[in-house]
Amino acid sequence: MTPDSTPADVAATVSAAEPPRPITRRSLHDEIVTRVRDMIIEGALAPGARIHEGQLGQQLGVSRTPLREALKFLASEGLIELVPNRGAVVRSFTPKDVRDMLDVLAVLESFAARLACRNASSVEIAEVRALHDRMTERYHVRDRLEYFKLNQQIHSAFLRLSGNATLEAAHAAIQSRLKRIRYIGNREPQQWQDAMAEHQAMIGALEARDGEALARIVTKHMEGTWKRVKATL
Amino acid sequence: MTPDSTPADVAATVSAAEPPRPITRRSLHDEIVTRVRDMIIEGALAPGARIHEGQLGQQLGVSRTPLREALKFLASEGLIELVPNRGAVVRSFTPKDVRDMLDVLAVLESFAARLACRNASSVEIAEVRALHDRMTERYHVRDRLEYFKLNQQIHSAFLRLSGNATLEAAHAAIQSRLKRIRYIGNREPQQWQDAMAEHQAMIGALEARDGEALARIVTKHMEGTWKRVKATL
DNA sequence: TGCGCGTATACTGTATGCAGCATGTACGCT
DNA sequence: AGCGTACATGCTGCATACAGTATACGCGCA
Repeated sequence: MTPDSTPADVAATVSAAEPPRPITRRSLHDEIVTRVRDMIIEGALAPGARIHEGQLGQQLGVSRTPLREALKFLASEGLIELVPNRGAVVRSFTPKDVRDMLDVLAVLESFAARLACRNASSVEIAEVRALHDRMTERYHVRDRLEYFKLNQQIHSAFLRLSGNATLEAAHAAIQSRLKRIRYIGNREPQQWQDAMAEHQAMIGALEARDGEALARIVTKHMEGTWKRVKATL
Repeated sequence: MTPDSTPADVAATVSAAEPPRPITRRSLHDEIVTRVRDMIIEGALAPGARIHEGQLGQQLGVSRTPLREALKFLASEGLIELVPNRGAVVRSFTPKDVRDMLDVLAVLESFAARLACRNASSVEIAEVRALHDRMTERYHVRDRLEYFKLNQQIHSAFLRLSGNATLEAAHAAIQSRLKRIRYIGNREPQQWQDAMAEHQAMIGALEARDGEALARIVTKHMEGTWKRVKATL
C-alpha cells in the first residue's frame, strides 16, 4: 500500500472502524529531542551539567550528528545553553528566572482564559472537565506522577481552547522549562491540597464561561505555584 | 595575548580608554543562523520556498552539517518548518496567524509596559527617548529603512526595561517572525503618520511612568499595526 | 615551594561519504 | 488513450573522519 492511499483503499483492507491515520514515522531528530528533554526534566541531566556529545550519543545509540542537531533545537527552546567550543550545558535557573517565567505564564494564561471562555465549544470544555475529574481521582489516591501529568495536560488543553496557536506555543516553550521545578514542588500535602482547590475553581469558571474570573484565578494559581516552589530553589 | 588576559594586561598594551572587551569570535553557527534569518526577513527566501541544503550551503560557503544545525535552530524559532525526508521550507503565515501573533505581542508588551514604568531607571528611559528622537528625525526625512530599524530597536529596548529576560525572549521570538510583514506595511504616508503619532504617545507615557496608560497605548498600537498590515496579507 | 610554560589529551566544530526515501519519467498493460 | 508501475535521479538523514580549540598535567625555573 502506498503512503498516500485514499480512505477508500484502507476501508477495503482493514476494518471500517479504524481511521486511515498515517503511519507515524518519528524521525530520529524528534526522538532524540524528546528523549533528551525528558532526561533533563527527570533530572538524569542535572542543571549545570555539561553534555558530553560522544558519551550521550553512545548512550542513546546514535551518532553525534543527529544528537548535535537535537541539541541546537533544545538550545533554541532555552533548555540548554551552547558555549562555543565547549559544548552544551543544561541550563540552570536562578530564583528570579523562575519568578520571571511564572509571571509571563500568568500573563499568557490570563489571556488564554479570556479567549477560551469566548471561543471554546461546550464539547471542548467538557473534555477539560473530564481531564479534571481524572486528576481529582488521582489526587484522592495520592498518585502524584499521574496527577502531575494530567495537570500538565489540563494546562495545555486550556491553552489550546484559546484557539491562538502562537499563544499556545509560547506558553509551551516556557512551561517545558519549568516542568522539572514544578514537579519538585507540590510535595507538602497542604500545598497539594491548595493547588487542587485552585484547579477546582478554574474548571468552575471555565464552565461558567466567566473569562475575567478565570483570568484572576489562573494569576492567583501562578502566585500559588511560586509559593510552592520558591523554597526548593 | 591569551584570551583570558586580565584587565591589567590589556591596560598595559592598549589605550586605557578601551574597555577589555573580549574578542568576539562569532561561531559559524551564529553566523549562519543570522544570515539565513536575514535572508528570510529580506525576502531572499520567500515563504513556502523549499530550502535546498546543498545549494544554500554552497551559496554561504559552508558544508551541509553546520547549515543543517542552523536550520534546526531556526525551526525551533518558528521561522521555518521541517518536513521529514523532504527538508526545510520557509514558513508562511495565514492572516489569522499574523493576527494571533499580534495579539500575543500586545499582551506581552502591555505587561512589559507596566514593569518598565516601575523598574526602569531614568537613564534607561532617556536612552529610549534618544532612540525615539533619532527615529522621529528619520521619519521627517522619510528614511524608511532606518526608521524601521530604530522602531525595532525601540521595541526591543522597551522590553529590556521590563527586567524580565523570559518576557524579552518570548517577545523577540515572535517579533522576528513578523519582521518581514511589518516592514512591508507602513507604506502609505497616512499609515506611517499614524504609527508615528502612536510612538509619540508611547514615549510620553513612559517618561511619565504611567504604566496603565502605556499598556493601553501599546495595545492600541498593535491594533493599528494590524490595520496597517492586514491588507498586504 | 610556587609559578609559568609547554605539551598531551580529549572534546567540540566541520567536512565528506554513503544509505534511504521521495519524486518525476518512461514504459507496458488494459 | 489512460492508468498503473518500475526505474532513475536527486535530495535528505545519518555516520564517520579529520581539524581546531580548551583544558589538565607535568616539568623546569625562580
